[in-house]
Amino acid sequence: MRGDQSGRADRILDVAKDLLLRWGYRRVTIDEIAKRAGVGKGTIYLHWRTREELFFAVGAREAAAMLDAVAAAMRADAGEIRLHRYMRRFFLEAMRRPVLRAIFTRDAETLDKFLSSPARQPLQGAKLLASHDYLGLLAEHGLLREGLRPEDLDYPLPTIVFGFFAIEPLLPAEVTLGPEEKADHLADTLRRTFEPARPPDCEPAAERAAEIFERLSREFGDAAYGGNDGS
Amino acid sequence: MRGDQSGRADRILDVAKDLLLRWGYRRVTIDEIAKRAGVGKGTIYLHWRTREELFFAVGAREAAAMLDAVAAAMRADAGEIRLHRYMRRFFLEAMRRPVLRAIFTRDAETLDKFLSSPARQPLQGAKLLASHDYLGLLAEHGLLREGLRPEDLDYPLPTIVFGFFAIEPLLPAEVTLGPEEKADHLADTLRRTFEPARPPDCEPAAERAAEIFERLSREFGDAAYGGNDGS
DNA sequence: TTCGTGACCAGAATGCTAGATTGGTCACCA
DNA sequence: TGGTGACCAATCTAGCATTCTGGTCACGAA
Repeated sequence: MRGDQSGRADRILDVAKDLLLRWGYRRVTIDEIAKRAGVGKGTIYLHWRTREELFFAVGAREAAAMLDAVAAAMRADAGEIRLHRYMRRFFLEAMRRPVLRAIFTRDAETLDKFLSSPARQPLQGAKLLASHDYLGLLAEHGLLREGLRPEDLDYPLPTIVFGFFAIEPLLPAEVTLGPEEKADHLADTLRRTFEPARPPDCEPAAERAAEIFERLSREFGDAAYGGNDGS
Repeated sequence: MRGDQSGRADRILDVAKDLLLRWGYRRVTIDEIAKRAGVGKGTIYLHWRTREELFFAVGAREAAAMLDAVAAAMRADAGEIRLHRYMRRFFLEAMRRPVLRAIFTRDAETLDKFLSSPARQPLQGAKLLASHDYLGLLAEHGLLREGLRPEDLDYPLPTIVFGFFAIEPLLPAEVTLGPEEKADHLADTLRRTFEPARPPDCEPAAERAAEIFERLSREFGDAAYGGNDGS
């Protein structure tokens, strides 16, 4: 039955995501989602407690997919665990997924009140951006500048990354940079600010880094399908 | 007569600034400003064409004062012209002036619709942040990293600085950093990202740098007092 | 003649109410 | 036992009447 329920949850999330992007948070009703997903309205509340939780799940599922991509890249190339490489990929992956792009660029048109709802917090919290586990691992393996402790990044790292996302809606039309070029600027800034000049081999840390992001992905995946599914 | 008019304009701007900070843009009426400044409503329109221009003038006057402080600091210590020193001061000066802080942190409560009004654009445009003249001067004197051209900063520099301002309203209460520490993080980021490891002497460029900011200050000052004053 | 004023006006903002919409529940059904 | 949709309270919307306010300009004071 779990397979059925998971498939059904995904179908509902697919519909919710589609309508969210086309109509914006405010206009999407539970009735409409239920109708298009071919389920009764009550069924949706078997998966998520509130409308807000449902839309949080839409974001969480996307975040999990993105984190999987990140982890896979790290397994394919250990160099990807370096902070600037990771954040470069993070930026590109987030920008190419409409739901995450809306969240990170704080697209008021799409998200409306969902922007300030507490349910969304975990999605743009620093935890998603760079967990302490990950930063600790970098520090252990000499992938942060000499003397830089993970908590030293608590303020500046999210702040810098946030700038690159939040400025998006304010960019004048003359700026013709593509996502790759923007990501390069971000990566360059982070590398010079936080990383050592001569980076050591990444291989010894790659496995654990990938595991960290896979675990994070699982956490978001679990959150996406609500507490109501259970065993 | 010019002295009288300038004093009157300042009195009006003082009142407008005071009410703006206490009530927010939306609630402040021209009538109230006129009453408290002890002038007729029509008199205000002798100085500025519209309400929007008046409030722009409030910001422009603050910006001019800030730029004066910047220029004075550069005259007192040539090292202040270095990009990270300048932006450190810029951040601190902007954060300690309530009007500029509201503008740069995009304080919706205070600024309301003024946030999206076209009149405000010049105040947070890249021109105020770092004019091409200034960046060109830095480049000429080897105060930018080898191979870095002024236009290479067009995207990343405002983006990074913007991040430090825009994240302010989103900072959780746990962040106990003071303005100085935030400014230090910003400065450190900019120095490592854009400046050479061994900076040359700043003295030869200091005079011209100060002049650039003094000129910029004058431009903002002129803009503040409207086109209606004339000769 | 020049500068300053406040009564005046059109259009925008606000308050209000009736009616429609919608998130969430739960008694009932397959 | 898992699923449903009629139902309800609370919120949101539409439409209108009224107030408010940015901006103008004819007039008066200096």
